[in-house]
Amino acid sequence: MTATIRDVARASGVHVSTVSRTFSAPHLVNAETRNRVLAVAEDLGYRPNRAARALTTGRTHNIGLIVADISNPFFPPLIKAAQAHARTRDYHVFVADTDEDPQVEEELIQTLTKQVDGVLLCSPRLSNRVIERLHADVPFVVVNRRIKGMPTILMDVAQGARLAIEHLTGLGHRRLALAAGPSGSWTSGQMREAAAAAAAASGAELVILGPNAPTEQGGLAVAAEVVASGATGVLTYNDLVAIGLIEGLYERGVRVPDDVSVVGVDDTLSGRLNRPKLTTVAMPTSAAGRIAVDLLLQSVGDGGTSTLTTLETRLVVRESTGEARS
Amino acid sequence: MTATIRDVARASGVHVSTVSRTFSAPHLVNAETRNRVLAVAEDLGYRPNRAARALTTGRTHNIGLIVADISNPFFPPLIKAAQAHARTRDYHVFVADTDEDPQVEEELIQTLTKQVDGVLLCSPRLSNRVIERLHADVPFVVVNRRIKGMPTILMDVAQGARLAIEHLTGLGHRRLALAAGPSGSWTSGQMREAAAAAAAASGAELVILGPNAPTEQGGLAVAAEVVASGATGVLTYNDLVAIGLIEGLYERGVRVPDDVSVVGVDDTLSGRLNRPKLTTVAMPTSAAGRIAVDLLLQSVGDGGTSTLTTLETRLVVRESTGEARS
DNA sequence: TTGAAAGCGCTAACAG
DNA sequence: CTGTTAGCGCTTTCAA
Repeated sequence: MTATIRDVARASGVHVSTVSRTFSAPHLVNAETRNRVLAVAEDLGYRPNRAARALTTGRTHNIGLIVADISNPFFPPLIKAAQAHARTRDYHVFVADTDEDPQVEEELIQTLTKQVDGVLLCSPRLSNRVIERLHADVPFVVVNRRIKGMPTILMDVAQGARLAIEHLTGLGHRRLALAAGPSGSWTSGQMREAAAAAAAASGAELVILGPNAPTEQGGLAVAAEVVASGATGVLTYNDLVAIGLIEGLYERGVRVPDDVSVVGVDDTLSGRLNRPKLTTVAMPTSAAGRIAVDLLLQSVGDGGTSTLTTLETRLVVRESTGEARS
Repeated sequence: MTATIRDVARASGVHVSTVSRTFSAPHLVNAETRNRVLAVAEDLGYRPNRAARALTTGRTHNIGLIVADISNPFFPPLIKAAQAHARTRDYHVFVADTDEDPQVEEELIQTLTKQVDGVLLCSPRLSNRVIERLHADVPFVVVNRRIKGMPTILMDVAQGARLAIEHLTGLGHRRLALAAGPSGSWTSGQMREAAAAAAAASGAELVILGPNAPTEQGGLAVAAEVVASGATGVLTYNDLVAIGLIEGLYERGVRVPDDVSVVGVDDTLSGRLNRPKLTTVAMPTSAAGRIAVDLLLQSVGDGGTSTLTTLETRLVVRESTGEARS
């Protein structure tokens, strides 16, 4: 059905290797010949078969990107940045969703292994041990998880939590709460520690509420506890939780930011669209996507150095926080 | 590095073809031999190279899924449903984002063509002509666009638009606006026609505003025109536009639903979390994802029958619409 | 039930 | 600058 290199060779009266060169090393072929081949190829609708090419070159020019849940608004910016950046390097990105299932994740990695030159693991759910084993077959770059011996990109959640707490105490809030994330989350652990330390340093009280589901439901559910705690400043695991919490407070007649200030994490679209607009800790997701691709292509080239890249976070003050009432 | 079929053959003292059969047609090989081969393979960590296999069989057992914008919350449920369903058929799904760019879309399809057995085109931005040309090289299933000769899944946007307009006129709104989508969008065209017809049938006026970007920015930008039009009931291209529009109206001191009623389309999470909660036309996205995979695998098998599947939509009334003020 | 041989579409030395 | 040859990892006749 589709034209192959041989069809083009035949139709243009040259050997297949000349056709091959026309596409993979054009400068090595006579301009005249090249143009003829190109014309014939165009005419036949010929496209080099990248999979076949990969068989001999060992380079597919594809990279895989694995996420736990594509519908988590945290991921799309990272994915888009990775795709866009990869394209400038003549690479294509295939995204796959593991549905939060480690088994699916492993299977997906195995499948991808031979069809891509490297894999970007974003917030993996697999154990370090399994990841290390799989790593023998394909280069990895890991985002949001520290695994020794692998290029890793971390977003500095601890710093973000600190910024948020300082923002809150700066506004005069003395009684704070943290609506923590799921118990298995590395990120949530980081937040707890950093928030506790920052609160202590400012002489404020901090109660930790949770674990909570990392969703709007989780936020809705924790609202009662927040009210009961008497906190006037709350840091949440992510924007979704913040939005749910604000909704829950609202239903109880508690106004944000008039009565209680709320800070989210991630700076997702949902947060920007919420009313009140969320004050939130922005994660450098796009940068992470770009850098991840660079690291990956680099380790595809040289076999993989283990780098740890930590990206700073940033506090975006919008409407969900305000001064404590005296 | 990775073990090949030859390594396994050597290590287990059989010919490569026997190893091959062990994996692709186990029943054709002696149980004893098979077990030995399997053991050795396991031991060597051998995995058949699917790309190489595809070279001879012509089946990659992958399908491609192309979307215009992965961060549009409309897509994730469709993607997840497609992935989950494909897995039950022993297929994997590779997702790619075109960034709303027809050129990128074409390039992506070309790349994918040889690495997958078929492609799911979701809300393509490419012209029918180009799609038809590309179709010569790989089976397609198209979602949200009618192209003759191709298996197509349509969500009945026309019906949805009708429901929305009738809802609005039923609330007493006589002056309506449609915030249309991008010019390349088939869906947007459907909405225009159906909305115009429904408005006329109810004796209401309808102005069409746009084209607009299918995003929150698009909604924000069209707010001024909506105000200028004097419309009190607005149907938008999708939830994102609705949310942006509500924000834009709010900034101009126009209240929703008190002054103006707004209806979105898609029933996304963002819409459910927005305040006011969006009245919206719910699209059967998960069903579309599942059915799309079935159709695609079917046409991979038999060469592709052209089926038209139309899925019904449903109006979800929430808080962004209310009675017209007399 | 297994082996031998050919070939999928392409690239990569090596000659010429 | 171009043709020859060999081979990437795998499947698939065809014989044995």
